[in-house]
Amino acid sequence: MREIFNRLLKCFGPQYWWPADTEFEVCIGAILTQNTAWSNVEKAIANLKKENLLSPEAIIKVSDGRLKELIRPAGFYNQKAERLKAFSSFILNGGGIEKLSRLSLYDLREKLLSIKGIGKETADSMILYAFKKPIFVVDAYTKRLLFRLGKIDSEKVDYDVLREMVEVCLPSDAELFGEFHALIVRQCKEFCKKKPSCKDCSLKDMCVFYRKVAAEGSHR
DNA sequence: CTCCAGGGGGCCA
DNA sequence: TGGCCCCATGGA
Repeated sequence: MREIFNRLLKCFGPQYWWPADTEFEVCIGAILTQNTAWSNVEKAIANLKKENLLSPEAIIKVSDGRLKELIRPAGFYNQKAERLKAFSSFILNGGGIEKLSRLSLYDLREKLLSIKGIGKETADSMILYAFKKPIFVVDAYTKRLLFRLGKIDSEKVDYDVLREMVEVCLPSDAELFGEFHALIVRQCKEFCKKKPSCKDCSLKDMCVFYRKVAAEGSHR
């Protein structure tokens, strides 16, 4: 696992995730990017920023209709508007992100998962990139990559099983987990760009790709 | 035209 | 638990 991380870092360099100005913006982005291309999320966030709506107080106050209108480019706007409201209420009731970050990782995760519209990946993205606590974020890219590299024998592995599998292989460091996940996303986008479809990327190609990366990195 | 993105909830067997 | 369907926009 460490080897995979090292090769990715050598190839792509640090990714400086999560792209956002504030912790709250990280969380908003985590909800908006659910099954949605990040480029569309950026448009929605730009709309919210333009209207000065990137705070839990402002999200609560704005009308549902207006909120939906602004986040429309991110898709699923009916559900996501509701989720943004629910999450903002949670933050306000909890006394703000600063105060909530004093909770243990486990307690915080339980609370986030109890909010309708926040599942494991979204919760973990918030915990890692906004609350800066060491948890590894699993997504479709993670499963795809680890499957192709032979670390798992199916992409249907349980979320928490895979998360813990990665976590026990690495030091429990938020910085490291965050960089690793960002690199995995970057890797898939970069690699798939060379192929018409991700499904065509065979394990053999992937290994060849990694050998190339390793070779490029070693003779410099 | 089809496919699919940095998912999650509800329903049903 | 595990499989399916729905949600919706925009770029390739």
